Amino acid sequence: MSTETIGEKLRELREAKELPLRKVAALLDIDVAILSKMERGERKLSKDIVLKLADIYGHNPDELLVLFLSDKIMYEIQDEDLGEKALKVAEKKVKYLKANKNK
Amino acid sequence: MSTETIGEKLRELREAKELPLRKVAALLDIDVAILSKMERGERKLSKDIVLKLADIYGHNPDELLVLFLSDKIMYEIQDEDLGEKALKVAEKKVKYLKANKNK
DNA sequence: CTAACTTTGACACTTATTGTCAATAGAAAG
DNA sequence: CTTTCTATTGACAATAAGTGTCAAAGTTAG
Repeated sequence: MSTETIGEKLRELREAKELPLRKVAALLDIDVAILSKMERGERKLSKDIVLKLADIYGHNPDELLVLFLSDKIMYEIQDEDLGEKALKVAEKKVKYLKANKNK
Repeated sequence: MSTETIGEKLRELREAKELPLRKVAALLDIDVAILSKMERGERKLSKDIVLKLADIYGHNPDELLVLFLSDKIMYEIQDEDLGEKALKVAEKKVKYLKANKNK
């Protein structure tokens, strides 16, 4: 499933390694409470934390970053009827920018 | 072009009607400075303001909302190499949620 | 029960966002 | 050049949002 959130994915990875929040939080040098909340989507993650966790869990960082970014996108369009249309327009914009990045 | 920003579009609409910032700002009950900055992308717009402007300019609100939302999305993925992938994953998530909205 | 792990909520602190205002700049008209 | 209307800019205070820290309470396994 790619419908899971970055938090859910990170919890899966941590539990697969059988690492307690305590140890991972220590490696990240943050409070256990914050990491707990991040995994449950109660606190926002940062790109920096996501990359560090990819390293700690030995997981592909790009996959986690995509989940992280798509979560941020979902947050912007949640409950919006026009969300899907907005995503398509955003794709057009990205492609347009990529095609004209030299200018 | 759908590559324009919501701010640029709103300025176009206002100038097409030959309305000064002063008058539109009065209708919105906000400061002229804020409206000026919103049109130039220096301040964030709110959904509420966008809808009021659609009404003032007699323009399709959905089209403006899509531009507004896609701008917010673009802001989240700007400068990200994985932006396009994240958009596709977000689309999947939206479709998944829509298919399971009854549950 | 005890011990390790996790969740929750309160709090102070910092950063971002917002509204208000006045000064400045630009263009058109007399 | 001066007046007038319009738009931009930057400073400021007020508010909201995000962050880190801590302790208490809940959960689970032995």
